Amino acid sequence: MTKDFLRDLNPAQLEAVKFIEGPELVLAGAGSGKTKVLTYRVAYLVSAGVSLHNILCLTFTNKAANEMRTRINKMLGIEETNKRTFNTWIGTFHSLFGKILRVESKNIGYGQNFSIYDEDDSLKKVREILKERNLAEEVYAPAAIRSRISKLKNAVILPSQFEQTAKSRLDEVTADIYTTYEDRLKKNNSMDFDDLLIKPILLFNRNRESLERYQDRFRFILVDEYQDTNRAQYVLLKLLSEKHRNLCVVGDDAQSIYSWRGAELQNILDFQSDYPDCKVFRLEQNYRSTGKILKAANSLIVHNKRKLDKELWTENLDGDNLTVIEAESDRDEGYKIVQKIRNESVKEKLQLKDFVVLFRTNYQSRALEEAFNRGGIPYLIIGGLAFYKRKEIKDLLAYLRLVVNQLDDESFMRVVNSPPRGVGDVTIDYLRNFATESNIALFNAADRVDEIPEIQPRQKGQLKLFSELIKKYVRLKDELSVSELTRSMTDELQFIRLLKDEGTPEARNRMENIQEFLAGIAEFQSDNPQGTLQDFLSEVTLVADVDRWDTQRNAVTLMTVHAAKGLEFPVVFVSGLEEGLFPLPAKEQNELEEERRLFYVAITRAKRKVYLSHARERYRFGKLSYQTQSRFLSEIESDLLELERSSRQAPQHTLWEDTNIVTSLTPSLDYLDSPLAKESDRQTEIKERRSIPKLRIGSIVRHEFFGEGKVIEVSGKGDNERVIVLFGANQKKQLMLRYANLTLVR
DNA sequence: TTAATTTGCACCTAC
DNA sequence: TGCAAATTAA
Repeated sequence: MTKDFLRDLNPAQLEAVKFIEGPELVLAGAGSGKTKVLTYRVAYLVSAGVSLHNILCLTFTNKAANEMRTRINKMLGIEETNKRTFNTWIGTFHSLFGKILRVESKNIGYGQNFSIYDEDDSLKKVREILKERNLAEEVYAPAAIRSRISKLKNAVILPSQFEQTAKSRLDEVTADIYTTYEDRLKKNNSMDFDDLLIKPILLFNRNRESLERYQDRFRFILVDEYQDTNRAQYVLLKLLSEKHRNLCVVGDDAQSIYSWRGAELQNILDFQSDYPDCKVFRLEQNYRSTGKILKAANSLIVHNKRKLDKELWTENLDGDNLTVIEAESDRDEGYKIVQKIRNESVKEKLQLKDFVVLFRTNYQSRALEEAFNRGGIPYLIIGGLAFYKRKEIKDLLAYLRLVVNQLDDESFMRVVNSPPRGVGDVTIDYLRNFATESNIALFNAADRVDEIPEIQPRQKGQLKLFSELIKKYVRLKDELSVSELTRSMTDELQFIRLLKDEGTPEARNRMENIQEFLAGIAEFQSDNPQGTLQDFLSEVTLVADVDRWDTQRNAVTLMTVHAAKGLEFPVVFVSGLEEGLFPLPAKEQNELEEERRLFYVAITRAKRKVYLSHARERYRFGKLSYQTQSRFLSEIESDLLELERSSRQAPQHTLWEDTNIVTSLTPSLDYLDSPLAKESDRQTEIKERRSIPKLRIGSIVRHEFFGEGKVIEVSGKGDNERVIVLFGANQKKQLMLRYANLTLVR
C-alpha cells in the first residue's frame, strides 16, 4: 500500500494522522483541514494494516459521513460499485447506534422492529400523559416537559434517579411523566432519538459480553465535531474505547453551538484530564478564508471568556473587507441581498451555488424567499419545513410504520382518521380505554372492536376496515418490495386522488411532495436492493435537512447557521444581525457566548467574501418591530468593516398573489447557459417601472435568466396578469408579468 | 359524533 | 404571519 497521500499534509496534520495508539485530541480551528485529517487518518490506519472493519468513525451529519466514505474509498482505491458494499462504520451517532440496537434489541427487551419517534411523536406522547393526569397544559407546558425529559436522557439520568433528586413540584411532575413516558414507549415498541444513545449505554452496562464484542470490533474510534457531543455520547465513547484506548477526537471549542440539545463544551475542555496520557495536536493554519475574514473572526471570538487558547492564522491573501449592509426592512434586506448576488455573480464570475445566505432562525427565510422569487434568482432552502415533517409525508410514513410495528400507538393515532373515516375523538377515547384496560395496543383494540359496546356500528365497521387494510399490508410486506408496497398503499388510500379533488395550490404542492417521496423510495430501493421497509424508515427518520441537499444544483443556498456547520462557500451573507435576533435574547453569559460562537461559525464559512446585513424594522409575530443593530457588529475590529448604505430601497409592490412563481423546485441548470443580467441596480429599478408588454399565446419573450421562450398560456388581469412560458424544450415557468421583466421579442 | 370554523398563541437552533 | 386547539354547526 502506497502512502503517497501523506505528502498532501502539513507538518501538524501529518503528526495528527500518524499518531495511532492511544487517546488523541486534535484541536482544529475552522478551515484547518479537520475533515482531511480524519479521512487521511483512516486511510493511514488501513495502509498500516488495520482492517476497515475495525474502525468506527462518527460524524455529525449523514452528508459528512457519505463524503468521508467516498473520499476514503477513493484514496484506498476501493471501487464504489455499490454504495453499500463497503459499508464501513462511518455515520452519525444516531444512525450507527440505531443499527446496533436493531441487532441487540432482544437484550434490552425490545422487538427488532421498533419504531423511531421524532420530536413531534414524543411531544404528543407527553401531551397524552399530561391529559391523563389532568394536569393543565398552561401550568405544565408539554414542550417544556418534553425538552426536560430529553435533556435528562442526554445527561444519562434515568427516571428513578431523577425522582430521588426532585426538588420542586415541576421536578416531581417531570419525574412522573418521564417514568410513564418511558413505560409507554416501551409498550409501543418505540424509541425516541435520545434512546438511540442512552439505550446502548444501558445495554453495555448490563451486558459485558456484548460490550466487549463491540470494543473488539471497534478497535479504532474517530469522532468529528467532538465539541458538540453530549454526556450520553461521551459515556458511549468512554465505554467503547476503554479496552483498546484508541480514541481520536477532533473538534474546535470555538464552534460549539449545540448546548441547547445537551452538548457539553466541557467534554472537549476536559478531554485532557479524562485521558491524561492523551496526545494533543493543534491545527491552527487556516486554508479556507482570506486574511481579513479570519482576522474579523478572531477579533469577534476574543470576547468569549470560556475557551481554549488558539489563534488561527493563514497564508492566504488579505482579501476584501467585510461589507455591512444596512436595510430599512426585512423586505429591503432580501432585496439588497438579491441585488448584490446578481451583481457579484457577474462581476466576480461566480455561479449561484457559490453564494449562501445564512440566518439565525428559520422564519427569516420567508422574507428572503420572497425576494429571490421576485428577483427570479433560483434558490434552495435547507431546513424550514423539513421534507419528512410535512403532514402528507408524515401520514404516509405513519402508515408504513404501523405496517412494520403494530404496537406503535402514535402512528395509529395519526392515520386512523386520515384520510377521514368518520372515526373521531369520542370513538378514539372508547378505543383507548379498552386498550388500556386490556393492556394491548390501539391497533389490537381496533381488531377487537366488537368487544367495545360503546362504539357505534358505523365506527365499528370503519375500524374493522382500517384494521384489515393494515393487516393486508403486513402480509404483503415480505412479498412486495418497499417501493411496490408503498405505491400500492398510496393508491389504495387514494392519497393522490383526494388531493387532486381539492384542486387548491397547496393540495397540488402536497401531491408533488408525495410523488417526490415515492421517487425517493425508488431511489432507496435501487441503492439498497436488500433494504427492508424498516431500513427505509430508520434511514428516513434520521436524515437531516442538509443530508438531502443537492449540491449540484446551481442555486443560491438559504439555510440556518446551524445547518451550515462544516460547510464552506466563496461568498457568505449573514442576515438579520440585530439585537434580539442574532444574538437571540440570552438569559445568561453562557448563552450569549454560544450566540457569539454561532456568529463565528457563520463568518468562518466564507472563503472570499462576507456580507453582514441588518434591517431597521422587521415583521415578528406578524407585527412590525423596530430593530437595532447587533452588538456583534461592533465587536468586530472596525477597520475590517466597510459600510454600504444605499438610499434605494426595495420597490414597493403589493404582496405576491401566487408564491409559486419560480419555486425552489425549479430546475435551474439552464441559468448557466443563459446570458446574465448585465444591468446595474439602477437600471433594474427603471426596468421594473417600465411598462409591461402586451403578450399573447405564441409571443416570443426574453427573460433575463431563462433566455428566450414562447408564451403558451396567459391568465389574470392587471397586476395579477401571469403567463406560462416554455423556455427551451421542456422548461415551463409560470411568471407574473409584473415582476418577471420580460421583453417582447416578437 | 364528526366536520368546519374561529380564536388563541408562538418564533430558536436539530439528530 | 400561520398553525393547532377550542368552539360551533351539521
